[in-house]
Amino acid sequence: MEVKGRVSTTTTTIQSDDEMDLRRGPWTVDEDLALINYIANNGEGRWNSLARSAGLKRTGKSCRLRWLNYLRPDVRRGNITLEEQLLILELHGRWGNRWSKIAQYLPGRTDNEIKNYWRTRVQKHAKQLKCDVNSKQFKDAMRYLWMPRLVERIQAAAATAATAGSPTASASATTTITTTNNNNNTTYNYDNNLNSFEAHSGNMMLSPAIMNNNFGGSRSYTPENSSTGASSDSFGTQVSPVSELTQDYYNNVTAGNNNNNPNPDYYQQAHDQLSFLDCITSPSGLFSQQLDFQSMEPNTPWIPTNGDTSNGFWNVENMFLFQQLTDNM
DNA sequence: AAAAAGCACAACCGCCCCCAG
DNA sequence: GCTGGGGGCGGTTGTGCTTTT
Repeated sequence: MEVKGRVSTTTTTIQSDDEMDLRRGPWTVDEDLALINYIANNGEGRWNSLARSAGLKRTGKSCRLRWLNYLRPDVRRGNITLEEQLLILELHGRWGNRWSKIAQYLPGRTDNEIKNYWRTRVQKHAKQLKCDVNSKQFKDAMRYLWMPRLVERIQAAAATAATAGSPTASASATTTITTTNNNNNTTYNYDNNLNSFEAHSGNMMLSPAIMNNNFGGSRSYTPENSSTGASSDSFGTQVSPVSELTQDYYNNVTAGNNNNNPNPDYYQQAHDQLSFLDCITSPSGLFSQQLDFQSMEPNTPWIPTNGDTSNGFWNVENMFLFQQLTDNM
């Protein structure tokens, strides 16, 4: 499929022979493999020359985006979890549309994905409420209605999980989410009574999994720093033939349904990198097992049966509460 | 069953900043 | 100080899939 110009080729100014050959639009399997192959052997960076050297008729920017948003081994796809939703709401309230900054606190998520989430889900809710997404009205609705509901759902799911292993779990006054950025932990204590977050920076609660996986910051992949190198046939290790490796890697990247990268190596890595979920605490302390909230969601009353984790909030009760809230402003 | 509407997401664009020469 | 290339970022849009009518 030769696609030249995603919108309209009439607006594209062709300036050189190189640019004349540039491809646009969806990436093909061959292109993906070429890019994966090249980065596996040479690392990333210098994207324009990388594109030429790899024989890709793409701009450097296009290669960079494709790698960072799709092909990179630690990219995590699938539904945004409740904890992630909570963090996005909180961090957006703090920083606005600083998607890349927000993404740094959500391991494996790309700025593009968070941006898409915000536009498709959050802005939809604002639209439903007939108010601007940046209005005080909507921000208050998020802080006093949406976020507490998310916390309740997280705690309900945590309690469900804890009940299975510990009969002492109960509702908590605070919900703690710990995530990392450049190996610095930030612990978010959400006060259920005050409807507010309090952040604590530092290296407390830094689990070995986090220490061993530098997934904060740029999360860039190089064979040297990739923890996938722990596996003998992983992407980060020089094995031959590379084409088989990358084909296998690519198949796994593209085969996922919901998809955390299903390649066992990368899946394990992604699993390790989600360790901030491990750090969600209950009053009785740290849960020992990973909390898979997505799999729990269908069992919680907040979740619609279609599995959409974001649409279950604006029910009649909450619409009423929102009305009360806005009436008192 | 077909058409329309809605949704999710990949990809591109333009602007900006940084930095080496 | 200036310039050009590289790269990061936020905004926008096209497309394919799903849901609704």
